[in-house]
Amino acid sequence: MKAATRPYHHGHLREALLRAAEDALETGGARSISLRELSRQLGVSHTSPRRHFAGKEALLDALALRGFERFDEALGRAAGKPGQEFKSRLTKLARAYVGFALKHPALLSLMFDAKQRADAPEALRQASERAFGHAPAAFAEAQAAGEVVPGDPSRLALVLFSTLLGLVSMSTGGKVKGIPLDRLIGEIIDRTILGFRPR
Amino acid sequence: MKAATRPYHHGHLREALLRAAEDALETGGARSISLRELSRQLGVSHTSPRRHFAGKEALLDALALRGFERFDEALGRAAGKPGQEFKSRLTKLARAYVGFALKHPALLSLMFDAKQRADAPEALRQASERAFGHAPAAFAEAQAAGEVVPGDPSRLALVLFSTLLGLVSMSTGGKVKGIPLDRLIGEIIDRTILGFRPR
DNA sequence: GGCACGATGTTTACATGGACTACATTGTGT
DNA sequence: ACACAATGTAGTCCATGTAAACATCGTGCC
Repeated sequence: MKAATRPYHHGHLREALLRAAEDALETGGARSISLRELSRQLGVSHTSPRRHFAGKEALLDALALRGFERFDEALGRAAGKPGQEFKSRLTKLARAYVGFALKHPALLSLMFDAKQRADAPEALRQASERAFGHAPAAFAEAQAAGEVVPGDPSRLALVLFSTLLGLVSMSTGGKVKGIPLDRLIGEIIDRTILGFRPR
Repeated sequence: MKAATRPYHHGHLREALLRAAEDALETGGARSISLRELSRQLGVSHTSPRRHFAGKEALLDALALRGFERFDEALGRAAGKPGQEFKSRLTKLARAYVGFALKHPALLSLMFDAKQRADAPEALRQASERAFGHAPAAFAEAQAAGEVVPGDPSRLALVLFSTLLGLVSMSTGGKVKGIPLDRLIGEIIDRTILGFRPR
């Protein structure tokens, strides 16, 4: 028995809720998410979400956590392998980040808001750190090759990612002053690399 | 008649609402703001806010707008006058930004969220652009003095502010990996200036 | 000076949403 | 086969946002 007769148990309710919540999130913002509305969409009673999430906050946190996981995955894919050219690796990482941010703006906002909250679950912070842990490896390698000044590589990577993060924040609809973010990335990476070049 | 007998008309309700809302914002986050609760705190009926704001969204937008105005003011004060040393001006601007961000984290988050919304009021975008318009002047001057590569100064300033913006986003309680933001600013400005130095 | 009218605040009412409790159904391990 | 945990449901309560009708105030106009 899987479908057809609308079984008493949904089977993948938790998953379905998160999926529907994410849709709502990107459509109407976090404030537009309603547990009852989600339940309605899934054809389920309005109290069933509580079987899977202690409350709305918990669902949002779970959404944020999933976001970080997918984020981590995307950055991990883009991070490349040791031995590849430094600038190329950075560019791929940067594009991956900006791509994610433009595809899921509301989710990203939720992710950071959740992480910043004073009572944020530890898992969120860890997930965030994991996701941002891909770039330092590339920097460390560049340091070993003498292309970049010495120092804590994660601190150098921090500067690059901060810039990208901020760039997206300042943008509106993927553009800043009419210039698409894509076109700014190259410039930023060049400047960053110049700033980090040993002298 | 001013007080004592609790007059029928509050007199500064709009102001008072915004003030109370900002308190609530910084205390419990945007989600914690309730028009009814604000009304209660001000000793006013729960529908009176609608005389001043079309709805909750409108109040939040007004809050964001005020935020941008104060933000603009703070940056304007820090921007300094032409003739001052470039690095010093940048440092002051940067400290002003980070100071604001750490003092009003939830407000800042609200401000950017509001501005990013697809149906964001034009006034918000304008206010945002005004606030970020202080740095380019400093860059232009440095260009004239030959200290910085040529190019659209607002585009150069963008890189610096993006970095600061992102840095704050990545931080937790004013620190990144245990290092206070204060201490990172100098490093970032040095790197940025290096990256922008003509060669 | 008085009065009409708009601005501001109130009262009442309704719909929506989150959370809690008690109950129903299902699958699973023993 | 049966007890039990997991999952879903029904019914309820309370807080909130929004709307419409009404009350009070002050201000400009005659």
